[in-house]
Amino acid sequence: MNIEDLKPHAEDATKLLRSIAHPTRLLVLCALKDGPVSVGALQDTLGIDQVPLSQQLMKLRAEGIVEGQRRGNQIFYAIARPDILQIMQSLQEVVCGPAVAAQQKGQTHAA
Amino acid sequence: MNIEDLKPHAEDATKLLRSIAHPTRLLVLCALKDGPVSVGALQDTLGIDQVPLSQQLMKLRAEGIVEGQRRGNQIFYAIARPDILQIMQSLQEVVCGPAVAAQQKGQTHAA
DNA sequence: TATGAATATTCAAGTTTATGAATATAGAAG
DNA sequence: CTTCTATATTCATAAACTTGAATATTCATA
Repeated sequence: MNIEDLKPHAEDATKLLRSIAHPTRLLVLCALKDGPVSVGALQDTLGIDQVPLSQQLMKLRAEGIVEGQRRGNQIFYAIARPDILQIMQSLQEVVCGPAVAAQQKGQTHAA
Repeated sequence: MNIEDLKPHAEDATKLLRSIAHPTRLLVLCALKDGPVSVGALQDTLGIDQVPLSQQLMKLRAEGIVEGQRRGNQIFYAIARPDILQIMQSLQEVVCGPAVAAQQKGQTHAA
């Protein structure tokens, strides 16, 4: 992490952070981490109504974070930039605590 | 990274992301990563005018991300939540590319 | 081609966030 | 107590983001 390296990318980094900085969008990304999921399934899993969910999906798509693929009647969304999962992981460790994050990785060294 | 774990923290996570999602704020955090720095030094290092810099410092302080300590005439700012450096690191790897990030760690395995 | 299920889009508030200009405050030094 | 340096604050405007309501589109199937 170096200032001179970051300087030319500060705008991009800001844009990226803002593109995911929304409760619904974070949850969507989390839900997509293991592969494509249909809008309907996201609706059920996250408990979010169709319209607001679709609105956030549109933003994620507009930023190139996710992409949708039609399969018959449904549209399956998938993460288009796997590298952002790294940010999600760090974020979860910060907000959910190291315990939960470590548990996710299978390192349940009980304290 | 699990939906059920993240759900109750989605609002907090969003707030955290937004609190750092600004070019100046990102650069400030990067500049503080190795210890306290005075406002004047930040001004010089980042090439940002005093007023806008102070405005962003105020926001970071209001969110509890940094804290300032007076030493005589100057105020030295430091990171109050070291855990966010992890997010910064991930972010840098994403926006600056793995090459730069690895180089930072000393793993210059030329491709 | 009509119908139903799944998903997307538009629009209009309302709210937050960013930016620049002007200025205020706090402490050091004389 | 005045002056200088360092830093903070206020304010107004502009821009971006969020949300809900209403509705449109797309495809499958009959």
